[in-house]
Amino acid sequence: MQPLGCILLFEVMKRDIFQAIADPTRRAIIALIALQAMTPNAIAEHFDTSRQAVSKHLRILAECELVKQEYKGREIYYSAGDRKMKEIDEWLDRKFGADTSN
Amino acid sequence: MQPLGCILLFEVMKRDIFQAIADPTRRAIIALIALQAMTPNAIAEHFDTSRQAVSKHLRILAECELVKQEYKGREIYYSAGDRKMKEIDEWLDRKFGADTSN
DNA sequence: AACTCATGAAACCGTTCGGTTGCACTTGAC
DNA sequence: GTCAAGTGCAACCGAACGGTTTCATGAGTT
Repeated sequence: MQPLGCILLFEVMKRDIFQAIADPTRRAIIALIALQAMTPNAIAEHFDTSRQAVSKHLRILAECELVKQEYKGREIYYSAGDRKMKEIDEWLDRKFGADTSN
Repeated sequence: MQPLGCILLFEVMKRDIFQAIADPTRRAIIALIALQAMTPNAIAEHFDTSRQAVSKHLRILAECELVKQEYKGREIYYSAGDRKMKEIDEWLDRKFGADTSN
């Protein structure tokens, strides 16, 4: 059996970026703060879950560097960052960029 | 199961494509059959899991139309298809296409 | 200092996920 | 027809996940 090393590159990160965006709520959070930076409390008001649940989602997104944190006093403004998103894009291109069948 | 559940079966069975590619093994399978169409048995030989586990992964990928099936006698050749991959690409572009900061 | 607000962290709980095991079905060969 | 090969499906199990509840910490306010 072959190791397929290039694929396992993603595994070295403490958190799998593909698993981070697998959750619909986390994708909705990204979509929300992509428009405007928001605090966890403000984000939680847009969802049907508790503020703590949103906080856990933000923690996972932050571990993957999918969101940026900006401290202002006792508030933390979260905004979206695209650097890691490009990694997903690159993976897609590597697997399907040249294939135009189907 | 509710009486009306069967009506919504088609939508309920719809699997999240982001969750389909969240699993590292499934991404490795995609990478493998992107190079060459293979049977489940041949695919399983490349991994440390049982053939049935690979079969379950292939089923999930097929539900998302991430793989194509070609029947040849009693064998089934799986190959990668890029149509659904474009959905992920579109989502990334929609959220981060214009943002070049970070 | 005392208090409130904004936030994160830990403990717990039900659900889902990924894996194995065993079984059933179909195809091709004898 | 009989048998082996290729494959999918259902049941079960341990681990991980997403949510809530509770508590701890730090910044701003009085």
